[in-house]
Amino acid sequence: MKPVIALCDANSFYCSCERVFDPTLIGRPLGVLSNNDGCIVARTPELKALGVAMGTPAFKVRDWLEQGVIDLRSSNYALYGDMSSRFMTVLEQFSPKVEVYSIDEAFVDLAGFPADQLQGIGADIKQRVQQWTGLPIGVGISTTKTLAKLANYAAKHYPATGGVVDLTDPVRQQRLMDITPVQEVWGVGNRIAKRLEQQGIRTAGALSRCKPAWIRKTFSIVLERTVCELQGESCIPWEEETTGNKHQIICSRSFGQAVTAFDDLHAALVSFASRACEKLRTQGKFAREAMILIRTDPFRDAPQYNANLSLSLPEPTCDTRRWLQLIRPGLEKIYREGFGYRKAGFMLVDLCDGAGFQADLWSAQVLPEMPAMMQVVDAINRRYGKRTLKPAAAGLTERPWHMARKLLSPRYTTCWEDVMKVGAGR
DNA sequence: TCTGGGGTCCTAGGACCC
DNA sequence: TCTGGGGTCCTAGGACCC
Repeated sequence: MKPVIALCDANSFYCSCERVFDPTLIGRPLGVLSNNDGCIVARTPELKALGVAMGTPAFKVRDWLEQGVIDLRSSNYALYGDMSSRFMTVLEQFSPKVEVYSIDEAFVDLAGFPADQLQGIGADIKQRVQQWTGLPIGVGISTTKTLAKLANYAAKHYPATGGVVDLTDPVRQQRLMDITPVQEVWGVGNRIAKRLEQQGIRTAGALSRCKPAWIRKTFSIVLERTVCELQGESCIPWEEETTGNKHQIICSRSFGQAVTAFDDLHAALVSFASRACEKLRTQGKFAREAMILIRTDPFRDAPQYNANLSLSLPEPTCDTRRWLQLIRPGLEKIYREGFGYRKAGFMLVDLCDGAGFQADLWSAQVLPEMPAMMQVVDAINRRYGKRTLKPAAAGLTERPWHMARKLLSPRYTTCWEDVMKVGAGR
């Protein structure tokens, strides 16, 4: 059976989530900020039209914000995460095979549907997601993931498509590719695009007509796959269990202000490690290797210092306490006085699950297991809210390193106190 | 004053092994 | 004087994605 893949992607996802619960934002130039209210990571078309680029630092548009020209929101991941799972739930009604690719997009397997119905199914998906979640999406349909991505690009880029493009027909594929800049192709970033342009390859169409072997020799095996996908040969497989099958878990943050004290840095690392281990347990995994890292502010004209250190344990564990014991001695090794640290992180690497685990010859432990204490901690935090129970070393009071989130919207869907109240006006 | 966080895959080069 | 061939593992760095 010929593969048919739909890529469903929410438009300006974070902004759209904000608009669902605050309709005064509809039609307004709106941006959502990164952690720490640092820079703009999501923009509505109205904001893009003002020439505000992705990643613009918030301070550069402060005047516009104060004059009411634009609106900004702090990122509200509790809200976006919940809206995302609602979106995915709707998609699952259309196919048993849905690959959640990121918070705002998913591949949906439509193999087996008659070719003349694909456009209509795409329109149904779009309509139902809009009606049930309030999120506007684009749907691109084709025979490989890369072509589906391209179809989705067309759905968003050309309003006349109504947000749904069936690109299963090779003639239409060529027509679209010949008018699409090469850097719009999934897998072609800025760097590669520049090198391609030097070779005279400026459109997706030109790239699709390259010989895969030549691309491999001149660029990489990765770009060769992209070319094959553009030619209709599927090379990027379905990932069945993407979310639960991570190879590493990173928890890192930039600080609201520079941190100099050892104790503050230590508290931050403890807090990140605690969060990382929580994620690890959610996935039912264990880790034997981790890494701590500390960084100064690369944007400041001040002495720079970056350091990281690997930590390891004799056997894999998901017990937060085991990792916490290693953090203080580890930080003592890499900490240098006199620097203003701007970022720190804790990273679990080389994750494994219970099966296929190589036991230590001298350890009585046969299989890694979830300590009862951690199960209780997780259960309490699930029931009474995040960080109800946390390591004392993470700090009991507000620390200077906490994030700035001055423009945060309410957690409309995940917190009872923030649920909207509806009443008759007076 | 003010610039995110979390991932993946691939390659090259060095160390080391027999 | 003469000094192979084949392999693994690890790490750093580059490129990409959202």
